[in-house]
Amino acid sequence: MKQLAQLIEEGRITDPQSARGRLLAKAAHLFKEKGYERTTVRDLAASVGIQSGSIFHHFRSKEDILFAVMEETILYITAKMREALEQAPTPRDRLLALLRCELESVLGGTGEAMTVLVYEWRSLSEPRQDEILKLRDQYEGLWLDTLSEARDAGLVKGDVAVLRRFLTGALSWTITWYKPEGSMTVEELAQQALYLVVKE
Amino acid sequence: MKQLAQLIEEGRITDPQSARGRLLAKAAHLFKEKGYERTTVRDLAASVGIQSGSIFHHFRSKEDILFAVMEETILYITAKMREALEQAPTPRDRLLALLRCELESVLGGTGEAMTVLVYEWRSLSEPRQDEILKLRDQYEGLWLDTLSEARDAGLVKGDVAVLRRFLTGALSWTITWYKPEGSMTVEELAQQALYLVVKE
Amino acid sequence: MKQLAQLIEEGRITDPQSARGRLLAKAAHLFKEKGYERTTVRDLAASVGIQSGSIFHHFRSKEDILFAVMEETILYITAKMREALEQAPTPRDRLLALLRCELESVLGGTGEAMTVLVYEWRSLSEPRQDEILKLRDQYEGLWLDTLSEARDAGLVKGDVAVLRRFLTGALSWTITWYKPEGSMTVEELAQQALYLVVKE
Amino acid sequence: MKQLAQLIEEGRITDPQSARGRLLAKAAHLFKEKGYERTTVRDLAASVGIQSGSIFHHFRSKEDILFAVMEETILYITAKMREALEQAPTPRDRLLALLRCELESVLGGTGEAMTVLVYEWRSLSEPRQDEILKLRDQYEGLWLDTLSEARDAGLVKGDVAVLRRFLTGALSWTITWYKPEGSMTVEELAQQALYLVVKE
DNA sequence: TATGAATGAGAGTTCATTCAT
DNA sequence: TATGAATGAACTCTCATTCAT
Repeated sequence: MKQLAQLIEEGRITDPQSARGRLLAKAAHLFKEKGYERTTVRDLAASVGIQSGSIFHHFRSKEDILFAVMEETILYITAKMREALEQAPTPRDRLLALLRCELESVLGGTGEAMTVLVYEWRSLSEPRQDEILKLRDQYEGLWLDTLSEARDAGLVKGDVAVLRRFLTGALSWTITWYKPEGSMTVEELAQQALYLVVKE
Repeated sequence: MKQLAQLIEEGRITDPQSARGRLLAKAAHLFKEKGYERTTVRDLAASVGIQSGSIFHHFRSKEDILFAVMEETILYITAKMREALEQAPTPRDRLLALLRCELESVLGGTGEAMTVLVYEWRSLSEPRQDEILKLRDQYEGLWLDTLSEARDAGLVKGDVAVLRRFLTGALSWTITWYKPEGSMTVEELAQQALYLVVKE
Repeated sequence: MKQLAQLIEEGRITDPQSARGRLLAKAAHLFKEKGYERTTVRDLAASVGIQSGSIFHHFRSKEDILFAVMEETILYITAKMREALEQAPTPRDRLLALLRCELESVLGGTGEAMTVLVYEWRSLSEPRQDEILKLRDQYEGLWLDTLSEARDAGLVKGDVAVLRRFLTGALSWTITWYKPEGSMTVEELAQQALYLVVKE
Repeated sequence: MKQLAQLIEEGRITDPQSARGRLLAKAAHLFKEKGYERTTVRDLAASVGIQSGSIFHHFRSKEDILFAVMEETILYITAKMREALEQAPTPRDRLLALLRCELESVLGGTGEAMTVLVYEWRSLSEPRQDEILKLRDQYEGLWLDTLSEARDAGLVKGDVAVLRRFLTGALSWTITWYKPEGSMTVEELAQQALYLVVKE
């Protein structure tokens, strides 16, 4: 419930209004649009209206910016998922909640950062990758718990690990084709995904 | 049947034994492993045992190499899909054939090039993207035709365009987690994917 | 006698207890250890526990700090030499007094600043170099007078200007190898230097 | 005798006519004149008439240039000292030979590089310092052997290690004041240094 | 065709200095 | 006085590309 508020208070998620927060949002956008390597520090600085040298008052290196984008995103979505799970009463509700939540993350405000998380993985140094992996494991734990519960309730069949992986690909790929201005809402998309998973 | 042989004969797909062919294979590997931007022309040259300047006797620019990897890959997999479809008698067989064929492409010999096709898209200039998109449309046409046929036969339900897109993500994502040395074969993976799609 | 006290009173040598004085001492240390160019204003500020911007309330520029270190050092050692000379009755005593005094300067509390004076000379702008050179001439005058007197007394032979220059190099170089915790005292070192110079 | 020729043949000392050799000579000059830190890679490139990027075809980094200057210099002077020692029949001759040889090194063609060796020591990374130190030990070994022999022959008195250190400083310092166009030749300077050392 | 030295634009980063608070 | 975010020029280094050999 208070998970998200707590993260912000602890400073683990930067206030989006702050200079640092605005830079991270712009960085997610540019990294997604042009790729991390093709985005220059000068691009980043210009996007928030400062000089290139000033970037280094907020981050020690360009890679630190990439890391911060990834880390804050995964912390954020994990907290949102926990909140969503708490408010869903049945296994089916919880499954739908996760689908909706992940789609909202991919397609909504944090969508660009989520895409960066997937596409710019190799640009992160190994030690940094390990740090993110730890956070990712917590997030994936929520999914596996919920899918296992759904399988026990007879909602889904087959190997839940494989199922989750199919879902990861299918849902993250939506960023490449889903258009919010089209005829389908995110809620409907989540329903379509539920149909894919649930055998009744 | 003779589609692939024809492409090679026409020179649209390079002989993998030739100097150019070996360079393309190594390029796919390096682009996948390190990313296009982080792979230098020197890396590419060294991987086939020549000097960096000599690369430009085979390709006009680094981007040309990326384009060639992508173009040849999509030509190759389209030809393979056509061959597979011709040998499958029923709608269900044809659906399974496509799943198997796409998974084999992603996870087999051309897997690295397929990954490059997905992950390095933004490194291609727009005119080049358009060229690849035309080829991709042909490939996707095969999928949509087959899925439509399956829907008419009552095999699958829902919007086939959405279904294909869910599948694109789910199958291409396998490259990140599937281990050939594990307990599951690619054939079994294709079966699992079929279960996901087909409602009986 | 009262030379040193007078300089402090006049404000030409900064009170080492003051903020400015502590900064100069730390600066001498850092400049010696890392070199002037490699020492950042941030390093200097951090060494006295203030922020980098605050440095410029005490000094107009980084070069001013270097200049102050050099100027105060040469003023200080000149004053000490004058005092030492006044208390030495014979030419031989006076020669030993200078040797002892210069060695104490190089190896003692002002040693780091003396090293900076030698090693960071080129980092000073030409007008500033000229200012220091004037002070240096006064200092060297004391040496030449004393050596000339020693030569007239038959203590030393040869060209006193050349002799002084040999000595300058020999004594300043001690900073690189002399260890106070070793078996030789500075007094003994001064004696060794005297043996080098005096032919009896 | 053939020591120097051998070093050149082995490629441990670069041919001064080659691009690399000319760069090293210019680097020694600039490093001495402006200091290593204040000399930019662009300065170095311009001094031999190439573009800044081209420097990195010859050296991997700016520090590599500094290292090469130091290493080649100490190899060169060690070889020259060995040759000079072989041709000197008596202990006194050998002592004079070393004095002359070191002065020629400091004041002659390699003088700038020798100065760099002394003044830019801190700009070298520690592993590189260790490499140079090993070479320096060989060089200093020649001095200590010759001084010990001279002491056994009654030519010099006192601690030869301290004596060598006084000499190091005195001789290297000549670079700051000796003018070849003045009235004193290097040979006479070597004689003056011998008078300083030898007690007859 | 192959080489490899050279190019030169542009990358990430540093840092003395300024200035509103 | 002190702060610390911001500046902006300059730094070392990278790299796709060219070209004389």
